[in-house]
Amino acid sequence: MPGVDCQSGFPCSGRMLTWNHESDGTGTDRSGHGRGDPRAVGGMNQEMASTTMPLDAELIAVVAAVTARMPRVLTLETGNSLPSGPFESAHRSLQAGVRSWVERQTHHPLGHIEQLYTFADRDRLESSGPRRVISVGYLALTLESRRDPEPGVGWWSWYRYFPWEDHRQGPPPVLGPILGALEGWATRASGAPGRRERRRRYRHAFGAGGLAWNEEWVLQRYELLYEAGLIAEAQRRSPGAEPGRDDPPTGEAMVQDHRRILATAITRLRAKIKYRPVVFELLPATFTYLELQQAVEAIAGLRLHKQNFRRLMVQQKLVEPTGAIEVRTGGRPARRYRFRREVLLEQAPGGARLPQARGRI
Amino acid sequence: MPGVDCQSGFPCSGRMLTWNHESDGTGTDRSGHGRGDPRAVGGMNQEMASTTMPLDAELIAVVAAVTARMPRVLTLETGNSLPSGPFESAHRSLQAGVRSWVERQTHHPLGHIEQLYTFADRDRLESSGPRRVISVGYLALTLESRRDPEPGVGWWSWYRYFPWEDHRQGPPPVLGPILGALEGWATRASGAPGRRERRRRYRHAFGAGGLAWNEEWVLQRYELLYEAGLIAEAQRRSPGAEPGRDDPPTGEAMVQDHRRILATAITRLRAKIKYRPVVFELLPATFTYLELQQAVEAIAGLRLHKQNFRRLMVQQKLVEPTGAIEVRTGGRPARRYRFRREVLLEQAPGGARLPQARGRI
DNA sequence: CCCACTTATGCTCACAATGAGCATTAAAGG
DNA sequence: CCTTTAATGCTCATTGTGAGCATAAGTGGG
Repeated sequence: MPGVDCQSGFPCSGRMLTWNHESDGTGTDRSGHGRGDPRAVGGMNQEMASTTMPLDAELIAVVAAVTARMPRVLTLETGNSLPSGPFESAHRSLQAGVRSWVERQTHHPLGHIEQLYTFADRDRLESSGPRRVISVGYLALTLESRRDPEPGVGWWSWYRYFPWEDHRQGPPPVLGPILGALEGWATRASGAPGRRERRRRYRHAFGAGGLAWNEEWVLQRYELLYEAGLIAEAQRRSPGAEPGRDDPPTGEAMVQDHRRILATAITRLRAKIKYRPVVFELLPATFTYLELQQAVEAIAGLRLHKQNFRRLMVQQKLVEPTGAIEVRTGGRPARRYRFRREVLLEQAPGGARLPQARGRI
Repeated sequence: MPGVDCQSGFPCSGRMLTWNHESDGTGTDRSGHGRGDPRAVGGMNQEMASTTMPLDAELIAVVAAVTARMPRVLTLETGNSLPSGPFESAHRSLQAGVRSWVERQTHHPLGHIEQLYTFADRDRLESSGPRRVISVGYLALTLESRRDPEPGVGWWSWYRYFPWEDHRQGPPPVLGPILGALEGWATRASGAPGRRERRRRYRHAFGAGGLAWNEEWVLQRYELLYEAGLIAEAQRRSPGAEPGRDDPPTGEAMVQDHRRILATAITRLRAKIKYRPVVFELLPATFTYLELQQAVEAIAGLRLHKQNFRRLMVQQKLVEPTGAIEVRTGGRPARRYRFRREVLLEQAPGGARLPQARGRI
C-alpha cells in the first residue's frame, strides 16, 4: 500500500486548498459598483427590444510602470483618463488592438499584456449615445519612458487615485478620516442590523478594528467608498449629492469609470505578483535585490522583510548575478542581478506544487 | 526595533511569493492557439479599414456541474456546442445576459457565474460573415438538474472532450498513444534545436519523461495538441490535413472553438478550486466529507489523500455538521455537513495571509 | 456471535516552509 | 579610527503539509 505520494499541490496537500473566501472582484456576479451602486439599478424596465444589437467595442488599457519607488499608470488628459480607443477592423485580435492603439496614442511600446475584464453595463457611459458600447480592459506592464511626452500624456502614481492604498510607511494619514466617514455611513443605515452589516463590511475591507489590512482588496475598498458616496465619480452620477464638507479626500477622480478599471488592474497585479514572476516586466535588465524588492513594495503598498525577500529570490533561482556591482547604495555595494528568463520554461512552478497521484489511497 | 511582523502573505512571507512561471492561458499574450496556430496567421494584410466597426457580441457559457463523480458540462446539439447567444439590448449587463440566455435556452437556473475571457480574433469563426463578432466566455457553476431535458440539451463529462485529463485512476490509457504522437511531432521538426524544443514543451505540459503532471495546464495541453495537428478542430481548418491513421484518439470535437473555451474554463476552475470555496456551488446543501472530496477530485482529475483532506476542512472551518448521519456509505456511517456561508464574510482568507507592516525594518 | 471488509475518524511523526531577528561585511564621510 | 548605511549570512522557533498507522462503526456472511 504505497499511498498517494502527494505532489499534487492538493488536499493531500492542502497547502493549495486554503480557500480564500474573497471575491477577486473580477469574476463574480457584480455588475456595477456593489449593492448600493446607482448604476446597478436603472434599466430593466425600458425598451426590451430583444434582438441582436450591433455595438461598438472599446479597448481600455492600464499601462503600469514603476519609477522612483512609485507605481505609475499612463494617463491622458492630464491624468483624467486611461488610454482607450475603438476596436478596429484592422486589428487581428483584441490584444493586437490594444497594442497598436496605445502605442499610436502614447508612442509607448508595451511589454506584457493581459486581459482584465469586459463589461457592457447599460448605464456605464454618462452620455449614452444611440449605440451600446462593450469595453474590454487590459493591463500592460512596461518601463516608463520619458521620451516625447505628448501633451496631456503622463505617468501618475497610483496612489494619487487611491491614497489610502499605500501602506509602506504604515497606515496612510488619509485612512483615519476615511474610516471616520465610513463609520458615519454605517451609522446612517436604517436599522441596527443594517448598521452592523455596514460596519462589518468596511472594517473588513479596510482592516479596521483590529482586523488585518489585505493589500489585494483594492477594488472592494474602492467600491465600498463608492457605495458610501465618498467617491467623486459617484457624486457626479447622483446630481443631488454634494460632496459633504466633512468628507475626507478620496483621491483624484477620473473620467467615466476609469478609476474603477484602474482599481481592478491594481487588484490583479497585487495578486499576480505573488505567484508569477511579473515584476521583472517592470524592471530594467539588471537590478539589485533592493531595487527588485522596492518594485514589489511599490506595487503591494507594503514594506517587506529584506532578508526573507532575499532568501526567497535565492531559493527560487529566479535571478542570477551579472557580475556587476552597484556602488551607489549608500552602504555596502550590492550585486546586480538579471532575471533568469529560462525559469519561464523550466520545471517546477514554485507555488502550485505539481501533480500526479499514484497507487491506491 | 520591532521589525515587520509580517502577516502580509508576502516576501517576508515568501509563501505567497513563490512565482509560478506558468501562464494561466487566460491572460497572457496569446491570441490564438499558440505559436503554430493557423488562426494566429492570416489577416494583417487585408482591408485595413481603420475605423470604428459595429460588431455583434456573443455570450458563451460553460455551465459546469458534478454528478456521479464526474465533472460535467451543459451542451447543446448533442454535445457539439456550448450554450451561447447574442448579447441583447434588453440585458442590463453581460452577466445578466448570460444568465437570461442560458436559462431561457436550457431551462436551467445558474448559480455562481464568472467571466472567463473575451476574444475577437479575426479568423475565429469558420463562416466569417460580414460582421465581426466579439465573444465573451463565462463559467457558471450549478447543480445538474434532470428535469425537462430539451432535445439536444445534455450534460457530458468533461473527459469526453479531454480524455487525457482524468488522472484519478492513474495516467489514463490514452496518454501513452498521445505521447507517442507528440514524440512523432517533435521528431518531424526541422533542425535539432526545433526538435529539442518541441520535446521539451510536450514533456513539460504532459508530465512526460519523469516530469510531474500539473492538472492545471489543461489549456496548454490542448493548445499543444492543436498545434501538433492532433485535434480534430485543427484539421478542419487546414483542409489538406487528414487525420493520420496512427493518430491517437483525442476526445470529441466541438463546434468552432468551443472546446478551447471549455479548456479555458477547466483550467480556471482547477486553479480556483484551490483558493476559493467554489466547490460548494457544485454540491447539494448537505454532503459528507467524501462527497466533498470526490467533487474536488472530479474537477482536478486527481485522487486526494483522505485524512489530509479532512484535516484541511476541519482547520479551515469551512463546513459544519448538520447533525444528520449518512448510513449508505458502505462502511461506517458518515456525518453530513453544510457549507458555512458565513466564511464568505469572515475575517481570514485562508491562503493569502493578511497584511500590514508596522514600524521600520 | 464472530469475522472479513469497507469507509469514517483520530492522531502521530518527520520534514519543509516561513516569520523574525542577530551578526558580519563593506562602502562612505567626518 | 569611528559612525552610519546597506548588503549578506545564518539561526531558531513555529507552522504547514505529506504519509500513514490505528481505531471506530457500519454491512454481509459463516
